[in-house]
Amino acid sequence: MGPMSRLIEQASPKAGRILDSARELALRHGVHKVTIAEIAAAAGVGKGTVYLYWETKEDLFVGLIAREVLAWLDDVGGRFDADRSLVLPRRFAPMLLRTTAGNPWLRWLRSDDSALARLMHRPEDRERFAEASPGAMGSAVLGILRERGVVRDDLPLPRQMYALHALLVGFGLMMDQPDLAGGMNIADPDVALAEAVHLLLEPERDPSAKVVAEAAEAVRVRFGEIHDRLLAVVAAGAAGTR
Amino acid sequence: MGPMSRLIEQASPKAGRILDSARELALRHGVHKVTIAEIAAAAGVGKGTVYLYWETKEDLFVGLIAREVLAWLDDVGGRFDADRSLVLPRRFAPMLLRTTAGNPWLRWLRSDDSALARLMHRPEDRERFAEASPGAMGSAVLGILRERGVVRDDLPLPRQMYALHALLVGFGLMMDQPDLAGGMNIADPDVALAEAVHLLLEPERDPSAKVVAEAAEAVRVRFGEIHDRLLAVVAAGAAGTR
DNA sequence: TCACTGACCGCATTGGTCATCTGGTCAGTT
DNA sequence: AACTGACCAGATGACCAATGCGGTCAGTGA
Repeated sequence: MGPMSRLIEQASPKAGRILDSARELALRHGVHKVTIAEIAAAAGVGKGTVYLYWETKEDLFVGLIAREVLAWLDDVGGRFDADRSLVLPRRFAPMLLRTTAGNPWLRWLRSDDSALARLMHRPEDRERFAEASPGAMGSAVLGILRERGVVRDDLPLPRQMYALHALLVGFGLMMDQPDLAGGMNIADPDVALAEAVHLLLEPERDPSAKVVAEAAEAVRVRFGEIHDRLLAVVAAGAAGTR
Repeated sequence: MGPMSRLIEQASPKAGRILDSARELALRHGVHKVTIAEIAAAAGVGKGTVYLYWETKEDLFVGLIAREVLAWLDDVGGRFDADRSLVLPRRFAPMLLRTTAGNPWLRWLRSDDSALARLMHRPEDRERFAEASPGAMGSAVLGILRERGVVRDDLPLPRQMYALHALLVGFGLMMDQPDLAGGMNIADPDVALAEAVHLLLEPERDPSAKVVAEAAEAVRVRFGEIHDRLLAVVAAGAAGTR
C-alpha cells in the first residue's frame, strides 16, 4: 500500500458518505438508473460536492467498485494470515469463488457483464479490474505455487493456467446462473471444485508446512501488488489529480 | 431413429429448399431479422407454403436447429465408428468442443444465448436441445463410462458431473469469447482440455481395448436415444401433427 | 381434389419527434 | 476555501403514426 495514495474516503468523511449512498442506491435501482442528484441528496450534500471528489460519474463508480475489490483483497489477506494452508489449490480455488459469490459488485466483475463495459469506458480501468478477477488471480498465483512445488509441474504452465481459468470461469458462471448447469444441482459445488482442482493441479504428496508457509508469503506479496495497482486506479479517478 | 418419424425435408424436397433458404438468410441477417416472406421467396415458393410444413416461424427454426444438431450427432457417430478410442475422456471432450466450434447454430446452442431463448418459447423444446449441448452430453456419457471403468469412480458421480460440466462450459465460453480469457491465449486449447480431462476423470491405467469397445458401443446407443428425442421435437413442430 | 399461392388482417415493432431529465459547470454564498 | 444549486447542452425515453410482420384462407390451376 505505502503512504502515497490513500482512499479518498479516508481523506474526507463526506466522500465516504457519498460512496455509501451511491452503493446503496445503485444496488437497489441499478447503476445506470441512479442519478448523481439522488446520490447527493441521500448523502446530504449538494450535487456539486460530488464533483469535488470525482471528475465524472464513471470515476465515482470505478472508485466504488475498486473499494469493494480492495476490501475483498483485504478479506482474503486476512484469511491467509489466519490459515496459511489456504494456498493449497484445493482450498484456494473454492475460497476465491465463495468469497466473491455473495457480493454483487464482485460477481458483476467476474462475469464481465456488458453493463459493466458500458459503465467503464477507459480500457485501462477494465484491464486493471480484470487483473483482480478470480480467474486472473488464480492464474497469477499459479506460477508462484508451481515454482515452489505446491502445484505439479509436469505439464506446461500456459496450458495449466488456461485450464484453471476455464474451470473457474465455468464454476463461477454455473454458480451465478444455475440454468447453465442444465438442471444439474448439487449441494456442495465447493467440494466439487476442491476435488477438481486437487486432481488438476496438486502433486501426489502434499508439500511440507515450511514450503506452504513460504508460498503463502509469496502469494501475499502478489496480493499486495494487485492491491496497489487498484489503488492507483482510484487515485486516478479522484478529482484534482489529473 | 426407427422408421416412425422422418425429417420433414425427406418427405418433401420443397421443405428442404425452405430450410436451406432459412439457414442461409438467418446466418446472414440473424434469425429475428429474416422474414418468412424472404425465406419463401428465396426458396421459390409462396409464403403460405411454408405454413403447410411448419405451424409457426418458431417451429421452422426449431426444426432447422434440430436438423443441425442431428447432423452433428451423425457426424460424431461416424467419428466413433472410425475410431472407438474416442470414448476416452481425454479424446472425447476436445472432440465435443472442436466439432461444435465451427457451427454457429451449435455454438449458439451451447452458450445458451438469450436470443435463442427469445426464439424458442416452449420450455420443452429448450430442454430437449439442452440435452444435446456438449456439457449435457458429457454428463450423460459420464455415467456410462464410469460403470465400465473408463472413468475413475473414487469420487461421487454428481460432483464429477458438475466439475466436468463446469470445465466444458468454461472452455466453450473461452473459445467463443476470448475476452473472457483475460488476454490469455494459447495455441492449443484442445490439448489443455485433453490434459485437464485426463487428470480429472481418467484412472491410472488405460482400460483394455475390449472395455473401450464396449463402452463405445454403449455410448453410441445413448447417442441414438438423444437423436430420437430430438427427432420427436422436429415431428412435433411439423404442421398437421398437433 | 388438393398442393399451392399471395392478397389480406390485426398486431407488434419501428423510426421520428420532442418534452423532460441528467451529467457536468460555475458564479455566488457561507 | 469549502460548498452549493441554478443553469446549460446534450442525452434519454415516452409517445404515436406508419410500416412491416406472422399467420390465415378464399381462390387457382394442374
